[in-house]
Amino acid sequence: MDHVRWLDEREARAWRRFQSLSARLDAALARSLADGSDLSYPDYSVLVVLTDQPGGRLRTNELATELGWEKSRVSHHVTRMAERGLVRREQCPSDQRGSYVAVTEEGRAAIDRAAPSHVAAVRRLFVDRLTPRQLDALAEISAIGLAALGDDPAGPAPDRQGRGQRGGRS
Amino acid sequence: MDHVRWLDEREARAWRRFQSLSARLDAALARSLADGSDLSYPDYSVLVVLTDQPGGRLRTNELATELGWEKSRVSHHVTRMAERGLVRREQCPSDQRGSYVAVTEEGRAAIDRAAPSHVAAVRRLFVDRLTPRQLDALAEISAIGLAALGDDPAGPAPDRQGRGQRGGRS
DNA sequence: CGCTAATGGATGACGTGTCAACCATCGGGG
DNA sequence: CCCCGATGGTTGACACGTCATCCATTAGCG
Repeated sequence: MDHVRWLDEREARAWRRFQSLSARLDAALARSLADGSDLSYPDYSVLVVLTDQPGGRLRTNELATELGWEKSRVSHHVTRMAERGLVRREQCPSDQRGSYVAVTEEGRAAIDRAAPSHVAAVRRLFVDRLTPRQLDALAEISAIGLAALGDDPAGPAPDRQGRGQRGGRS
Repeated sequence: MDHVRWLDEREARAWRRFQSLSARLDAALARSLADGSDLSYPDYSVLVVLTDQPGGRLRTNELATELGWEKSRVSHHVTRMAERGLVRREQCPSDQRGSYVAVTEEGRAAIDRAAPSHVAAVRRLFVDRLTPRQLDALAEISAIGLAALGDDPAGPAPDRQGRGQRGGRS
């Protein structure tokens, strides 16, 4: 059976728009973050995870899992952020090959400055435009997709990346 | 009023999962495309648009609009694709500063080879897991988001990028 | 006609992401 | 105790995107 099932009209419409939305929304948020702070979107994601951590530090590989990034990506990005003083690498006492990544004071200050306007943008450009029902539908649909990717959204890794809500108190 | 409305639990769940899904789905499709063809995801998108065009060519700026890309991105990417023989730049007779981008035979062959497995992946990883109702809900939600970004999804630019369905006959 | 502003596009620099090695350390058998 | 595979992490090469800048052409208008 070498016959291909192309997407029908309903499927194509949903898929196209979904693709388009994720690309543009991402771009818009990155831009909004870029002016109004000197953090990139990836910077922001890293800082969110770290500042949510008691002690503000995490083993590099746990940071990777938490973000859903490859280890090499984490390594590269941490290097760049460390050069800018946003985070710091620390030795791990119990495992000689391991290391911690820790937020610096400067990192905390940066995300505290950036977060309000970022969350506002998330609301303005998306979340506030959806009804509670739509929010739940979106969560459900996304969960299905994530499951198909072998990634249990409420599963083993307890809450996945990108909590745009700025987890911590502050 | 300097008080920030963070996302509540329902909003955060939907937003987090949506973010996570788009990132991972994109990555998965890129990888699936990468082995099984020598096209990247961006390559694929460009070729879809061009092959859907009568004559297989388009003015550079229309290509940009169609894809939702910045002109500089198009320019860079077309350069890379031209080096690999997938597309070709052509002079525009009516406007001396303009140019066309045209698919080559090699480009057509490449996308014809890549498309079936790509569409299969889109189905397997996402579309086939959703009910018709969910597809419609997703289309609706995405339309709202696109509108918030000032991008009318069924509007002036008549069908936006990323038609994963492989538009043309073949 | 001549000037100016807008348009189409290319380019360089730089930040980002992936892949494929690579190295060190750790842990578990023989 | 030693070796060997797994684990944690880094690095270099390269593709990709964005921004700012630049240049040529074109369109509008006095």
